[in-house]
Amino acid sequence: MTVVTLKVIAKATGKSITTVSRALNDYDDVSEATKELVRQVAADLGYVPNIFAQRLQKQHTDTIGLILPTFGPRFSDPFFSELLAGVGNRAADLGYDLLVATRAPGEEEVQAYCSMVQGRQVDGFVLVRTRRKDARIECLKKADYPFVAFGRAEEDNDFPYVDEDGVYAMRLVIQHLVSLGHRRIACISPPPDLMFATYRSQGFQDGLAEAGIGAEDLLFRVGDLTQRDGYEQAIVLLDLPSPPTAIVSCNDLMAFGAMSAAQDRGLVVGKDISITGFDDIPMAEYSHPSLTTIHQPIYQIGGMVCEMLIQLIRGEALEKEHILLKPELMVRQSSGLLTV
Amino acid sequence: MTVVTLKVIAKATGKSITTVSRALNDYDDVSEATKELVRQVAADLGYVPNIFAQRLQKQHTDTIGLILPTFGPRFSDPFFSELLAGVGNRAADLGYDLLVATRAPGEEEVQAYCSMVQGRQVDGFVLVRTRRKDARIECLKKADYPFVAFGRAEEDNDFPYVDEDGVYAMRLVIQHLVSLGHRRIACISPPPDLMFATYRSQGFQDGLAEAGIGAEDLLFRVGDLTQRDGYEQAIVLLDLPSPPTAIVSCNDLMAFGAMSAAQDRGLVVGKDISITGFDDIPMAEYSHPSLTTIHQPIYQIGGMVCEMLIQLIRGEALEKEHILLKPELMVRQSSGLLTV
DNA sequence: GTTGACTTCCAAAACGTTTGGGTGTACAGT
DNA sequence: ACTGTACACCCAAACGTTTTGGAAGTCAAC
Repeated sequence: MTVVTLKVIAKATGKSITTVSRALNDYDDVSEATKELVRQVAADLGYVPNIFAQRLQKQHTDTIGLILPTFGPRFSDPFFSELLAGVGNRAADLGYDLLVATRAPGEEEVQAYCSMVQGRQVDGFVLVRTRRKDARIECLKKADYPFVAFGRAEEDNDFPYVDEDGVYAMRLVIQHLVSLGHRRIACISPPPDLMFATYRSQGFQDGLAEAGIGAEDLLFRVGDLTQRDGYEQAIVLLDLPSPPTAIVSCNDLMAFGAMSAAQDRGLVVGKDISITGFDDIPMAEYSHPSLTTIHQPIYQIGGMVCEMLIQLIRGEALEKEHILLKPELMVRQSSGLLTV
Repeated sequence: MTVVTLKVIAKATGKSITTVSRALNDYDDVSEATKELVRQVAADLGYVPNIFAQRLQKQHTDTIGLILPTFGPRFSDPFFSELLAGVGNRAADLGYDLLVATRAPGEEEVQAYCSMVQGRQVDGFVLVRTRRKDARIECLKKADYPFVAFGRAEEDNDFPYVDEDGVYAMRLVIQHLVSLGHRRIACISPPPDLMFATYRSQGFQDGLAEAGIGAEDLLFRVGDLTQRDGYEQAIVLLDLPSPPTAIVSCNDLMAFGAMSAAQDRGLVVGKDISITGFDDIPMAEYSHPSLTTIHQPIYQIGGMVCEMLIQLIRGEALEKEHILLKPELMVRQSSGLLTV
């Protein structure tokens, strides 16, 4: 099975390589008849262009990069599979490939970015889960590489991103809980170096302040975003001398863990205690009780980020550099009236 | 910022391009002194080889392909994120890139395989979720392309795979439920064209037969593997005139849905009804009640499949072409003694 | 002083494309 | 008969690497 190249088609049609190439690319200095002939023969022979030769020549790769931060071996976050589907499908629609590198966050991850950047393996990057001092952003900006982030960064926000308004979202949650009569509200927050933790914690504090509730350090815990840790942190909260009547988790996975913890303690979630999440992953609707949470259109966000990146790569102007989505509160059964 | 090529280094060191290339690749017909010099200059200039030129020349890509079957827009299966992490991390360890294409199963998916194969974009494929008549397998075999599957195929199993023994696993589940006193056992199975559905259904039937329980068509439902559908199918089962006392789901996600359904009906899972899953995704341990399920080492399987594929690509002999893992039953709280 | 072995280096071809700058023909306008 | 121009085509260079097949130099042995 010898591989079909332009040369083979050239020989078969009696034309030159140049003409074959131009015919296939629909240049207008090739006669219609020749084009037809070339296309026919190419199809018959099953010609497929060698993508590496093309890329070497054209100096761009038609590939976008995405580095998936995999926390630990049992990495399994429905949030990321949905995001990945969003990015991947849109990329395919626009004729781009998706190169995924899985790395644990840290030194090695930044390394991976740099080498993909310098090796020009991809035309641009999708950055997920921005951090406060984000070495990846510095690296990409320094190299003047196109990228779009899902999430903002500290102060200096001078790069294209899509994000949801975490502050506003958390205020919605607190307002909802306060309206149900809750005053002792705990929070399980992500590690503070994650940018979205900042916004969500801020929103939590703001919400409390608006309701005239003082913050209590004991009611604020940091979790690692897994269901397991949501469970652990909730146990700590429930074992306090004066436990909270509501737990606000900064993602759905930890909220599920917290629900299990409460239920293991014999509490009825939505009655004895209210628990809320953030993300609205598909499972949120079908858990028991169903989870009150903030809806993020993850799949669509993936698509938007991908599309912005490709526009950037193509040198087209972005309609909006910064997109901040207004999130929506999904009230379900895990939150309910405070029963005294 | 001009790009650093071998030519630049050659100029800078006063050597030829050949020598620079060979120095960098540690050939032994370059003097130690020259090697040192070249390496030094290359590092100073920040040389990174152009990967496409290399690939064009070497005729292999150091990339493996993985096509993720994304069912619908709200695709979000923790199973796949864990598998992806397993494949991706092992690939990185072995110096390979991972090209991920997300496609909905169907015509277009097969298309994607074919074009990646013919375009020689990847050295080999990881195939996930094999199907009965799997067009992807035919395509890859016909093209004589290296691939390793997670899952077997019908009869003609003549390709390398890793799989778990689904028949055995389901028999374990049934034995467990029978030992708890259950006789009316329902099954929520995946779509039957998925190969693993065959094994798990078979195991289900075998288990019932062993226990001397007759199969009832009404107790056998097909779901689409999502939590939502697990919920729907469980509702149908619970609404039967004579509902089951145990529901065996063929994956964890549907089991979670079924649990919610039972709980919405006011049943206590693990007492009034037993529910089991399959996969043991991380959430299974922290749901409420925790889920009795079959453990699959998904992350490790990803690594194994990846490693086998790379051995295949490198032309090394596989120690074992077919790996069939003996699964383990994790008894947790969602299954309990039948209370009459 | 010729031979051979060894070390160190290099020119040129190759991988499969794309593209800038041609060439040759035909035919119209002057 | 010359110029202009439209058309269909193709040569050759370029992209950045690896590799083949030497060449040039040194040294020792005969």
